[in-house]
Amino acid sequence: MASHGTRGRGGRRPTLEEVAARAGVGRGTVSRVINGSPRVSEATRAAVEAAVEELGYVPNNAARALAANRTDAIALVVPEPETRFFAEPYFSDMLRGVGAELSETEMQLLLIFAGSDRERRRLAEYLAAHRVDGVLLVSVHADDPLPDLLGQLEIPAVISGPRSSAETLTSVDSDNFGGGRQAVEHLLARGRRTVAHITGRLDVYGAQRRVDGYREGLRAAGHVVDERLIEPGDFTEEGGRRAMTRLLERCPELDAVFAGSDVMASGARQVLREAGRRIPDDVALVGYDDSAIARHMDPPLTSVRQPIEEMGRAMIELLLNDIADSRPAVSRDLERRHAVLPTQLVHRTSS
Amino acid sequence: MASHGTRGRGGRRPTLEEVAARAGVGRGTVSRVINGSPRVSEATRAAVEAAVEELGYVPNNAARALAANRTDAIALVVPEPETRFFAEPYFSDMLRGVGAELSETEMQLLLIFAGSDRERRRLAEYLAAHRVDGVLLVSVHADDPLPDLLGQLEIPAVISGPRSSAETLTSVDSDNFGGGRQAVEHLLARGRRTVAHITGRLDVYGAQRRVDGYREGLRAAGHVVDERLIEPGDFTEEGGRRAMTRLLERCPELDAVFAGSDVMASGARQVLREAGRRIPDDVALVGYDDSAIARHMDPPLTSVRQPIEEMGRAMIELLLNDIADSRPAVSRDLERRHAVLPTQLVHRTSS
DNA sequence: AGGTACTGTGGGAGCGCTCCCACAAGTGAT
DNA sequence: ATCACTTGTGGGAGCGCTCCCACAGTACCT
Repeated sequence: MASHGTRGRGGRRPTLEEVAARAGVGRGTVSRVINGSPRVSEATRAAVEAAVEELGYVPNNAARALAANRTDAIALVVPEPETRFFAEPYFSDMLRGVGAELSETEMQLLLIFAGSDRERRRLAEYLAAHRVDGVLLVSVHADDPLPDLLGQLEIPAVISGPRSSAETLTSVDSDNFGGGRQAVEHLLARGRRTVAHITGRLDVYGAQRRVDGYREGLRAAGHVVDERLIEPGDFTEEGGRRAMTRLLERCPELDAVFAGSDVMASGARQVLREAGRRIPDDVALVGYDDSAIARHMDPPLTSVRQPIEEMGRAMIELLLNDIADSRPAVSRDLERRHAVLPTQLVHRTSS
Repeated sequence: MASHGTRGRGGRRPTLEEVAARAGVGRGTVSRVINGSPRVSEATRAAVEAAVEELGYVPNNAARALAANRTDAIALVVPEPETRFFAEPYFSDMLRGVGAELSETEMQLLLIFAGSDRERRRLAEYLAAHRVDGVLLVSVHADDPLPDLLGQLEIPAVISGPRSSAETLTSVDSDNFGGGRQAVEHLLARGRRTVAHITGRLDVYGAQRRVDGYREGLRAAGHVVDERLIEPGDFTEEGGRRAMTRLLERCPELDAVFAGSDVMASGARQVLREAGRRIPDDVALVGYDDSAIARHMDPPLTSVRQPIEEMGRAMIELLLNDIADSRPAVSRDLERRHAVLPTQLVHRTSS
């Protein structure tokens, strides 16, 4: 009921119809102009644009959404409590990439936390109401029902970190396999002979792929993979400590450790210290994630960096594709629906 | 799982009309039920609710927005680059309060950064299109054109930290006057005699109020305010350093300093150290904001805490009021449009 | 000459709601 | 019995767009 508009007649916001009247054209033509259709002559376009300018016309979004059955909004869903969101640079990096890519478009980004049960219920309603055209899902746990819900509702969605090699949702991932391999190759190249690996939780697909990369790195260099050198961790510091303890007992001769995450590397470092092994002199250590921990560790930790910001950009790109495709029923290019971005080894003094 | 909700198969979503048919009532009645109108008999309500459940009906938001001329969304506008948003706990605290209060309602929160010129242009368009019912403005600089734009567009808005005592927008603030006074009273109560004050930028209203509180604290205790003890800073660490240097030159006999922000207190601390003054033995130090800096300073800094989360809640409360009032033209209760929340002194070892 | 294919344009028919007026039925006072 | 309310209900009339069909005009074939 508000009255507004920079130069609105009588305070009401001008409608498309009024613009059409002023420009001396039909409604359809104005619609074509403001939506950038090419099927409009130059002269007409100019006339309409002038009328838009004079009246200070701004399209009514609700009417648009209703008529076109779209919302021009996508949601970034964070299935974590807010505190983690602010604490971990992963999310802000991701948000930066997403925001940058999205600013090229008219799309709007909604940030939705779904950490608590209550928030999740709200989210489910939200999605059921189709209030967004698509969803970006970051940091999803293996048993999360959210991806399936999205599938059922047929809402385009892109997930960061596929849940398996048979991920049904469009996904973006970093090259965990390549990252694992890079870590091993780096250690071997620096003259290490016995490289152990502390894995992440193996029900996380990415962790599994890092193990695969580790194996491949050894094999490609002509080494035989010694299973005793692989010890499962769980992404926690304590898990890293336990794993490192076992590895030292089992293979005291090891001279390098590749940990599946910086946090586990930190746990491993403590155990190595206590055992009197110097880093990197006696044992070289490589982590994964290139997080703040890596930079602040003593000694600074060599780590495999994932291009999080680029992953964010890639997610948007894929999602916009999916959204565009989902309107006319176009067969989707399945090969292009799983992007994998390269990792990079950041060398510091721990190796 | 029973067959409610989630019509699978991308099929059409049920409309209000279909719910009405199923429940054997008219469209208007269903609308009344889903909007919680009291003018519906118990029996009818139950029938409609059953139909809603059976069909898995969810209102179409766009249609609602178009017909009712509202969006059920409000924007939290942060006129800062994203990096600051993530770096400062101020914003996450605020967001927590806002989110908590908002989760009681059907309203949706949009987080909008307006740090760059480009982002600001986008925001202006966004607001012109009336895509939100109201706006929360945090951390606004004195010369920011945003508040005026909001006024012109007649969009309800609440600002955190009024720009002056004559703020036109609805505002929420912490009691800067009381906070300043508390700091001084605390220092005097602990036996200090000569309390200096490093102010914030005096074109920031809140900083000015802290100075007023400082004066009042001294006066109320029977002290004469010595203007030589007041030195302007600019909220930066370097500014704190400069101010402290001057104060020491001018009044070497001072035995307490109240800094208008923790960051400036940190600068002051360095200068005091270099001058060989011990904290708190020789000089007691009190900051403002109770930020992470305060907790991590050596020695931990006594500081005045602002109830940021509660401020967020209060902002939502006021905004929702404004939005409700702006629909029927009700005269607003001007007295209630400027909330001031109490501050609290957090005592640590620096005083 | 007619046929075929475009390009550019106007406007009808909705999209799914809310608002509001009309009206039936019930209640109590006259 | 009438009147004056109140309560509950149905449904018409939009809200401001997009989609799509119809059709005039032009161009280039047979």
